[in-house]
Amino acid sequence: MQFRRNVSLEHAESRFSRKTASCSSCNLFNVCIPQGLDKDNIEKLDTLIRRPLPIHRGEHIFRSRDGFRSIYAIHSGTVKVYLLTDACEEQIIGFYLPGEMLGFNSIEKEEYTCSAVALETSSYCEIPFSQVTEVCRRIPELQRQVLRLMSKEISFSNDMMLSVCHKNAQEKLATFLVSLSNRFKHRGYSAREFKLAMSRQEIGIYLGLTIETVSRTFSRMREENMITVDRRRITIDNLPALRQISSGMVPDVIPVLSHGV
Amino acid sequence: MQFRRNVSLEHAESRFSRKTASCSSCNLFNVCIPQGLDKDNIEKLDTLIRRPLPIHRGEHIFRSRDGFRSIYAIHSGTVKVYLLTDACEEQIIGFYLPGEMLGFNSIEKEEYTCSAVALETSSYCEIPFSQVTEVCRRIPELQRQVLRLMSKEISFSNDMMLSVCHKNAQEKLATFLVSLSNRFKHRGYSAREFKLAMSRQEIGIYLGLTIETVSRTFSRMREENMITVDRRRITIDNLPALRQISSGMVPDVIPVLSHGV
DNA sequence: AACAGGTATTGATCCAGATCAATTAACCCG
DNA sequence: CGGGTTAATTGATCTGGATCAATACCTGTT
Repeated sequence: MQFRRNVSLEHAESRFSRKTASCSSCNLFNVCIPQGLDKDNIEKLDTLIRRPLPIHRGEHIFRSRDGFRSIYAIHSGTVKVYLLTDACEEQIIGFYLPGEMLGFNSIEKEEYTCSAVALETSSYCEIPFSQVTEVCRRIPELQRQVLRLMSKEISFSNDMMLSVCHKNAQEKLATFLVSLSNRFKHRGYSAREFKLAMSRQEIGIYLGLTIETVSRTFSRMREENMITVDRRRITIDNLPALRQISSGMVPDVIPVLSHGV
Repeated sequence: MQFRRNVSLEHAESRFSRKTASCSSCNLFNVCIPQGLDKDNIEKLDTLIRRPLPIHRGEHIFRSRDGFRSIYAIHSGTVKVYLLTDACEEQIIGFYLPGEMLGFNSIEKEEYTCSAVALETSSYCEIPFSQVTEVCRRIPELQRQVLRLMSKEISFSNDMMLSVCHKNAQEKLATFLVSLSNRFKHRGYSAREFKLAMSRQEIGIYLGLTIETVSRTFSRMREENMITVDRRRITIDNLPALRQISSGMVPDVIPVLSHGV
């Protein structure tokens, strides 16, 4: 067995857990839960966190109906959160990137209301929920942070609903790409170029479109020089145009507000 | 001025606040925040709560971009939560009934991300958020309750998204009616018969349908003897059928699972 | 009672996206 | 290297709900 640590190794591993030592050494410290906490409180938070070995494509973090025990933060990779309808059709709640948290929607029911599966090799951090609530009482900053994160989740979910409710195919896909771009940028990755971890099918299910419409719309965006598509690699060539489309505006018409209102 | 209190009066009022004395005397105590709290803790909660006079149709509880200070619980009436797009189109986040809470989606941004307006004469309770977080530290049960409520909101919003994303007009409207029916029932009102506080237009905006489609779909449900419609008064005549439609099933086809999965 | 103004219903037509179908491209794995 | 599998693209057709348009109905006002 090898005991010498190699700190430059992203995924140095022991038998049961990642060696990523702590939140303060994590490159996501200003995106994830610790964001805004001071050194002392990050250290306290650290003691709660379990860091399992990475999981591979198709492996689950939790499954629908499992008893709710922990919330999870994605550390690397991409995780799909979904559920199955009575008719066994998949519905997708969302795709989670590094620094994003899972499980907040399952607190009330005391069991997971959905399943979380890795779309590619992914690692994550596990925080037992009972301990979170307990420690929050002692660390007001952490309490505030948890409430902020949950608030953000409600907000995001509301936005998605409005988005999906009122937008056409091109607007939905523009919104989807801009959202990914923003989230990658915020995590220090390129906002312009990224690889989709999910299939066209999954994008379609998430946005309420068929795979054919997703494909056609990508092609149309390519023809209009907004993006370059090479299989799952996307390059955004005209972000302003995408932004404009995503907010539901027709790009070549300037909206004029009527006098008064 | 009349000082004798008449406790049988639902909305006995002073100059500035309702006389509804406390959560323990409120008929919503097992639906709203106090649900599950013991007598002592309800009394502590009570001291935080402001109970303004009822507001009338069209008056706001808060407006988008106002500084976030409080969360609100609806006490009577119906409140619409909405926002305006850049193009000044209304988007509706949801309709809130007695016992439901507003404002959780605005914690993170520190300003209200949407507006809340009364659809009919309504009363509400106001709870300053800073005090909630503070008191939560001393009353674990209350902390748990706040987290449960927020979790529920995420869950509900997710469900709405899936609903709006994947369902056709009839399924959306069935879901909408079943949701209202459940919520009325849970509050001790009739699950079978109720008056809609919102217009067809508003239902349409909420569900991503036009007013014409809402109207036509109601007519169709009436023809199929599922509901009776008299202007805004709805009677549900065949709840099982509505439930079945709302869950995305075709009512007269029995789904057969293929062997194995 | 007559009128005005908002709200709802119903009919006729049109189109974005679903559905059906065929083809192509990437990826395994022996 | 070939053959089998799955993912993605593209084309042809169909349809649910949007859009346009007319009418009915409720409510309050003078």
